[in-house]
Order: sequence, then C-alpha cells, then structure tokens
Amino acid sequence: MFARISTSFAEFPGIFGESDPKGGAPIRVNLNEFSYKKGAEIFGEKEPADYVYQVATGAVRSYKLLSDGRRQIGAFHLVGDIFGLEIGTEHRFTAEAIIDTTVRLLKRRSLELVAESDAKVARNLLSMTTSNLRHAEDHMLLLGRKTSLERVAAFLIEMDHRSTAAGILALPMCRRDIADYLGLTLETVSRALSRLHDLGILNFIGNNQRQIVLRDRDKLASYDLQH
Amino acid sequence: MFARISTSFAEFPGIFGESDPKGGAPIRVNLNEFSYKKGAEIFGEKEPADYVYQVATGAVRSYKLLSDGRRQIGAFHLVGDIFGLEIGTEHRFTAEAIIDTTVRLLKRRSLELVAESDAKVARNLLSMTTSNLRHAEDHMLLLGRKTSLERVAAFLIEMDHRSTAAGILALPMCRRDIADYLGLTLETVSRALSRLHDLGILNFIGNNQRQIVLRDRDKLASYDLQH
DNA sequence: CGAGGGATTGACCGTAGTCAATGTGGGTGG
DNA sequence: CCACCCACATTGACTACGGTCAATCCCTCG
Repeated sequence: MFARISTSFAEFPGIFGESDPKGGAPIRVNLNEFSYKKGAEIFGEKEPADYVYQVATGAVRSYKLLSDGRRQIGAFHLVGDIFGLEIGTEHRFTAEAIIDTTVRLLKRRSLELVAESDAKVARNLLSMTTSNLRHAEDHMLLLGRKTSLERVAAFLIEMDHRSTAAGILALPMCRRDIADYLGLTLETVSRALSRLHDLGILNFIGNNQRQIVLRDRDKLASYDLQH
Repeated sequence: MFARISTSFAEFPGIFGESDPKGGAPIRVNLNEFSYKKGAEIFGEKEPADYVYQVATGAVRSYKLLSDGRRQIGAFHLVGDIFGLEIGTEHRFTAEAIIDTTVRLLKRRSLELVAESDAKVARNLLSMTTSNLRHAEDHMLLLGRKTSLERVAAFLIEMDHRSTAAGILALPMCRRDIADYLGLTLETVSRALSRLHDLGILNFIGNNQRQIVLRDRDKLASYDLQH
C-alpha cells in the first residue's frame, strides 16, 4: 500500500518552530518519507498513534465513520499541514490519501521526549492542538446551523485562504469528499456550485470541475455569514 | 450582572492535578468566586480571555452566533467543568449561566506563569485542550451525519455519563438549548423525546419535563450509532 | 389569580436527500 | 490508435425529514 522513499535527518517544520536565529543548531530528528497511492489509508481510527505526519506533497482527508457507512470528514490536510497528532495513545480519525501523496513522519515518542525538555516545542504542541480545536469549533457552527449554500461558500473561502495561488483553486478532492466534509450530499454540493456559477461568483477552468476561479469574493463572502 | 461572593486562596481542581501525595505543598493561587443569575453572560465571544472558569454550582452554555441570530451551542459545562480556557488572547465562545450559577475563576496570567515552570501543569493544559478537541470532533460527526433521533439519544447518553445519579437526569437546560446544541429546532427535540417516551425508553419524573429516567439504556444506545 | 415562559402537538412547508438518467474526461487494453 | 470502461459530475423528478407556524396546556412566580 505504500512505498518507502527515503530516510533522513531533517527538520519537521511547524513543530520545532523556525530555526534559531541566534545560531543555535536547528533541532534534527529521524525523519522518514512515505508515499501513498490515491485512496490508500495512512492510518485507521483506533490504531495506536505512533507517528505524527506532515504532508510533503498531495492531500489527505481525516474522517470518522458510523457503523452504517455514513462518513464525516473532519479536516483536509494540504501540503505543509501536520496531522495525526494525538495526545492519547490512539488515532481518533482515519486518514487517507486523496491523491497520490508523500508524507514525512516522525515518531511520536521522540517528539514527546523533545517536548519534555524544550518548553518551546511543548508550547507548539499546545498551539497546534488549539488551532485544531478552533477549526473544529467553527466547523460545528457550520454543520449545525448553516444552509447548503453557506456551507459551500464557506468551504471555498477556506480553501482560498489556504491556497497559495490567490483566487484560483485546484481542489484535490471529489464532490463526495466535499459533501462529507460539509454534512451534505454530493448532489447538493454540485447544485450549490452550479448556483454560484450561475450567479457569476465563480468559473470553472476549462472542463475541469476541480479547478475554480473565484470571480467575486465579496459576493461569495456574503453567503458565508461570519459569527 | 454578577455578585462577588468571596475571595480566597484555594485549589482549582483539574488544572493542577491531585494534591501531591509526597507531602509537597499543594499549589495555591488567588481564586475568586462569582455568581451569575440565570441567563447572565459570563463572557462574550471576542472578549479578552483574562480568566479561566470552573463551575462550582449551576450550569453554563458556550455558544457562537451567526449575524442573523442562529446559535450553535458548542458545549454545556456542568459542576466541576472548566471552561473559558483559551490559548489565544480572546474567547471563541460566549458563555452564559443556564441557571443561577457560581463559578470559581483564576487569572489566566497566573496559570501561564505556573505552567512555565511546572511541566505537570503544562501537560494538564494540553490534556484539557485535547479533551475539548475530542468532544468537538465527536460532535462534528453528530451534527454532520446523525438523524434527529440519533442526536437526541446521543445527548441523553452524554448527559447520563456526566451525571452522578445514574439513570436519572436532571437537565438544567431548556429544549431550545438542547436544540441549539444538537443543530435542531426545539420542536424536533420535543418530538424525539416524546418518541423515546412512547417507545418505553424514558420516563419523565412527575410533570417536570427536565427530569428524566432512562428506562432502557441498551435500547437508547441502539439509537446512538457508535463510529 | 393572572401573566408569561416553556413544552407539546398538529398541520403544513421547504430544503436537502434520494433515485435515476445523462454527460464527460482519463486511463486501459485490444 | 481508438474504443470502451469507469469514475466523477451534473441535472431533473420526486420524496421525506426536519423546520415553521400556530394552538393548547401547564407550571411557576409575582
């Protein structure tokens, strides 16, 4: 299911912070890279959380399933994002590669060891957990109280903020993934996107339904009520 | 809006952990108690987060509002629960007393100071944030993918687990609060409770619709699909 | 005893879900 | 190289779950 790419000692940006400008040696730990084919599972819910992951290339979805197959995607992880960070012993989500993906991985144990002596690393762990919490809290509001159009608008705005090419979105995920992230069906997502297109708010690039140009962000934002 | 009750030096259980069995002096910090009348706001979203709170008596709801008044309650805080703990500088929820409530409060600044030198306190902060995150993640699944009956069943089970008197629930919150927690309307909550009553799963104690006896937890649990 | 908040229940409505048909592009194998 | 297949997306028709609106009941409190 995965291929081992390389083993190296390298930085794992985001946890250890920026390299020390005062000349201290940057922290280096044993880092592996692994590649996963589109659709491959990176780890499963309830599995022991021995590693922390960072997306090097590709994209990842984290989700929970109900016993009858209903799925809720809790987050998408794009290049640079760290995921699979658990404080308890087991993963609370299943993580899958949305497209062919390479991740860097780091033994949780070594991270904990560093955190014990380095208050800065410990604070970074807390701040990453907090930002996950903030995202989940905002997403509860979306899932509990927003209409389908508002959800899709909020999704596009979120993706726009996270994308490097401003105004142009190259979505790695299919409509079903978006739907399971927004608590909708894929048909409803499709209809909302068509509606936003008809309203002149977005265009599709060529015939690729996953490449989107945001033509009117202000109008788009007006469908994403802020709290 | 609130009345000052007392000022004292006392423990704030849950952050500093159990008192040290090895005879070390228990950590003591300046602690105030405040009381809030039913419905009173304890702090508002976007306000600076200068304090951390613990429910001494009563119950609290934390919520976000959309600009048109739609409300999503993110959590209920019962006796002993800590809330209002932010890592950033401002609150991400509004907190209100559901019934007459007394809270203990602690200056965030002093907590941070203790956390800097005491790794145990720092770890407790992380573990509390993590348990908030876990709750939010589970709630996303509920809000995104569960039916109204499943949501109400899950709510009752959650309250049952948190209540001391097993099998008997004395809910402090009204139907609207429950609805805004579950992403439903109060009518839908009421209908679901009536349905569960008709199914022989619960009874109301006397004429008080907020006191509930769980008669058949297994059947109740069967409506709350686990993931 | 009256007012008012909270809960239940019924009738109806509307948003999003379901089911199904059709379109389209990319990848594969003959 | 091209034909076929399959995954993905769109769109339409219909359904249904939960929302809306309204009437009624009941308890608490002043």
